[in-house]
Amino acid sequence: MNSISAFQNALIRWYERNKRDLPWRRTVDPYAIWLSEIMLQQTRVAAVIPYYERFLRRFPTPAGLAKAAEAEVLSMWAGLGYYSRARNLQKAAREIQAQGSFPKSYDAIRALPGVGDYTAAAVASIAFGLPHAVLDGNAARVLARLDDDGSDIKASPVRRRLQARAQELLDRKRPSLFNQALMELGATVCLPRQPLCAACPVAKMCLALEAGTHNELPVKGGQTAVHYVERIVVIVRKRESILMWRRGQDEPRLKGFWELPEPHMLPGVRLAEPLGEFRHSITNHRWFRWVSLKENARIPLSTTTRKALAVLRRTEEKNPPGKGPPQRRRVVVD
DNA sequence: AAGACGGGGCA
DNA sequence: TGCCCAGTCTT
Repeated sequence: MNSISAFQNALIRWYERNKRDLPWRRTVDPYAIWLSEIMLQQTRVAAVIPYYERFLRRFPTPAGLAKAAEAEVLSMWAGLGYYSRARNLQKAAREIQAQGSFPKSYDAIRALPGVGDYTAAAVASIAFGLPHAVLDGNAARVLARLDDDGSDIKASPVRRRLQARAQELLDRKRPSLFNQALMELGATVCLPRQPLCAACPVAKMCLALEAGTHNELPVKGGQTAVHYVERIVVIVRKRESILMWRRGQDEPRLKGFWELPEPHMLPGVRLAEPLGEFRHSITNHRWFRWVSLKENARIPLSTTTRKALAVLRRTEEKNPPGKGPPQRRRVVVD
C-alpha cells in the first residue's frame, strides 16, 4: 500500500464518518447536483441550502427551468449574488433540453455556460462517477499544506500544478467520495485560519504541519483594493406604489434587477428629510446610500433595494404616514 | 494575468 | 474592517 492509497483511504474513511448531511448529498440526479454546484460557487453552504431547496421545488427539472421567464429565475436567485450564474443556468437548461438529456461526459458538461473546470469535474465525478479531480478553494488549501507549498495559489502555473496534484491523488475508483472528502476536509478541518490539525485524518502526511507552516499557508496573491461609493436613492410614492427602474441588459452588473431611482434620474426632484441609511458591500466596492421604500411585486429586487425598503418599513412602523396631503419622502441607501 | 462580479459571516 | 467562500467570464 503506497502513500497515495493510504491518503485516499484515510481521507475517505474520515469523510464517511464525519460528513455533513447536506441536501444535495441525498440525490443522484445530475440536474440537482449541477444546480448545487453552481449555487456553491463562491458561496457558503449555509447560504445555499434554503435557495437550493426553494429553487428545486419550483424548477424540479431542466425542462421547467428552460421555459420559465428569466425574471422569475432571477427572483428565485435574488440575494444569493453573482446573478450571471442564474442566467447561465437557464441558458444551460435550454441547451440540455435541446440535447435531450443531461450531458454525461466531462467535456460536454464543461461546455455548458457557467461551468468551468471545477464545476465540470464536480458534476462529472459526483453525478457520473468519472475520474476528474476537483480543485476548489478548499482542495487548493489542503494540497498546499499537504505539500508545504508556499507558492501563490492564485497564480495560474501554481493552479495547474495543484490541479495535477489533485488528479494524481484522486481515487479513480471512488472519485465522488474522494472529491467530496477533500473539500469537506478543507471546509470543516483544514480551515483557512487555525486549522484543526488534531482532528485531521491525514495529519501524519502533512508536510506543513511537520514544518510548522500550517498557519501561514496557503499563500494568496494580492487582493484588489476596495473603493468606496456613496449613493442616495429616492422614494417616490403614489399610494401603495413606489417608483423603480430596471437595469438594462447592457449593464455590467445586476442586469434586469429593479432599483430605486437616484436623484439625477429625476430632474427637478426636491428631496425631503432622509429616512435612514444603510451600508452594503459588493466584492470590490463599498456602497453608501440613503434609501426608502415600501412593498413590491414579483420582480428581482437587488439586495440594496431590499435593504432600502426595510429601512422605510421600519420608519413607518414608528411613524405612520398621516392622512393629509401626499408627502415627499426620500430614502438613502448606504 | 488581472478584474469584475454579490453577499454574508466571522476573527 | 479584511478575508474567505464547493469559481467563471471578460478584458
